[in-house]
Amino acid sequence: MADEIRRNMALFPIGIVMKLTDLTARQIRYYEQHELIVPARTAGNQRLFSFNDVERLLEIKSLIEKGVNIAGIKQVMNPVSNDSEEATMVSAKSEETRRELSEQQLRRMLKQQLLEKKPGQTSMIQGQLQSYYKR
DNA sequence: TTTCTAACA
DNA sequence: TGTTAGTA
Repeated sequence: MADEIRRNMALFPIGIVMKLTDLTARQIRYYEQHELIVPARTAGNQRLFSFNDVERLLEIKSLIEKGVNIAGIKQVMNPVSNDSEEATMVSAKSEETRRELSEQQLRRMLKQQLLEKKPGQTSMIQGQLQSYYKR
């Protein structure tokens, strides 16, 4: 379990994360505002991201590309119970399970929004919904 | 030079 | 989201 410690060890500043994730600093900070990620801070209030944070951002990125909005991602992603080791071990153990679940939940969520006919969110993902259910 | 927050186009 | 301003 020394692995989880490393994965959650805050190492890189936003500049490196930008290159690693192909996201803009603006986006990364924006996602933080919406609590999709909770990077650590240096004494100088500088953000420090861990490998886990980067993976999380990549997940967020893929969801965004699928047309899911922030609210939707919040539903699919696990609540941010980050930091420390207890939460770390728990989340690390079910990491793979969580990903499979995310796919299922994603479809489920997309289907729900499609049926709900909520103008706001639905319109943003209809294109993607079609690729999921058009068959 | 890099990053941060806040705010406006 | 992009981008800019003024800092730390």
